[in-house]
Amino acid sequence: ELGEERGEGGGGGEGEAMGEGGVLYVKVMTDEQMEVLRKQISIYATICEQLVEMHKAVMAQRDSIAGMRLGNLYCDPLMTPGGHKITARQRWTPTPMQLQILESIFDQGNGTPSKQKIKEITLELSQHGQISETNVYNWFQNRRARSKRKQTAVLPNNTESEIEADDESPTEKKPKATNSPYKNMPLRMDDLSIPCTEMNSEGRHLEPETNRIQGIYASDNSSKSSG
Amino acid sequence: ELGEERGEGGGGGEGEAMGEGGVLYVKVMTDEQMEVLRKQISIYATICEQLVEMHKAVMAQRDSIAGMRLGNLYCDPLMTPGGHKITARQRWTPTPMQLQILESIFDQGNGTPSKQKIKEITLELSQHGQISETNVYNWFQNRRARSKRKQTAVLPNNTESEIEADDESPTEKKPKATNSPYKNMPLRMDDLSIPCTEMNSEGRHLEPETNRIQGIYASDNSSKSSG
DNA sequence: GTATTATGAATGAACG
DNA sequence: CGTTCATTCATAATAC
Repeated sequence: ELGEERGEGGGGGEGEAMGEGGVLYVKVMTDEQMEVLRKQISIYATICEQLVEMHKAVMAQRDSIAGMRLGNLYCDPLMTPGGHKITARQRWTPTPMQLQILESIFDQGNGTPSKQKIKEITLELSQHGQISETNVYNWFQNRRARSKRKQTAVLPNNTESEIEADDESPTEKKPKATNSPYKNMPLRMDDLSIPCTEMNSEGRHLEPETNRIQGIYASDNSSKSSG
Repeated sequence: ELGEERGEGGGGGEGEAMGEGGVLYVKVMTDEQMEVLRKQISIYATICEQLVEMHKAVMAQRDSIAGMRLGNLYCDPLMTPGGHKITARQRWTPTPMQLQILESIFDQGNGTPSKQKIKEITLELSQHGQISETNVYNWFQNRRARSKRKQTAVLPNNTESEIEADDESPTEKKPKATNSPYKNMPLRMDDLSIPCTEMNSEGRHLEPETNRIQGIYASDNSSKSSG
């Protein structure tokens, strides 16, 4: 409705401003054209905003743990804007000593230790390396789940009730779909700061095609609504 | 700002085009102004391009890994023609939008929404993907329990400390409790300085076809490195 | 250097 | 409401 410069003022593209005794060609934009331009830019702004929102939402779930109580990680979870590494997640890796102690405790048969027990274990293990209660908790959870899964895989329908503690059956393999699309993140906000330098070199940067701006925005100028 | 054509750069904002026996005021853009405009649009185009690329990359994993874990629908393309499917039963996975909304609601402080509230939330979230009231209920329950657990882990602060001089990592807190993990957005919208008036009311009109925007100005030159 | 495995971490759902 | 289970994902570790 506002993107059409229908002969208002006569074309409105190039205007001839007659100086005093000379002809000066200047680029002229009518209000309508200006409005269209603004609209176009606003559309960009909206798109960018929405994309940014989407990006935030998508990354939120994964980066929600922006930083953990990781001890072996020296770099801060949130580096200065100068650095590109925003997500510096490194998972805890138990030291051999910690692993041995954990397995010993697990082998005692006391599955799912209480919170108090977790604290004690954590305190004990902290002497052999950085660790937190969450690590211990997760370790026991995973250990338990893993044992259970192994057993289930070994005896799907077998009546055998005796399971060795060290039963390793390579017959079962899980087709793990190791898909890692996060390896390469094409987005580089830093790079896209001001990449439009090549256009600057052009001396003549305003072609008669200025009207195209309208074309982009006003794809459907008439009959937009039913009725 | 763009709409405000002030005579900066010595080009003159308003030009007086003398018609035949009358004075016609028209908006005039100097080359500098035009260049600024082009730059801004170009910036938007670049940002949009990058964001779209990134978004596609991010979404690619969701679409390809489990087939359809985003919508949780039956439209799984990887289903064998034979008919036997790999138990499409997959636990509900909130879409980024849903997650964002949920977190927002949770952040409001109204823990444990009523049944009626659950219904409302479910209805709202259903606009962004398949979801059921049970999912919302479970989500809130889990969320609450998780927060509580985090507190519990910190609350019992034992005043007794064994080693502190040797501890290089005194901070053991979890930044996860803090909301909005994205504090800093490298995207500098500020440079663009686009008013973007009432675009918010439009809702989401982000269409893939909008990609053509990248060719507003630089449609002819800079045909990429290929060729 | 790439592919595979092992396993820590996250989370929806269920149990009590 | 708190705890636990089952499943999945990402990544350190490892094999190739």
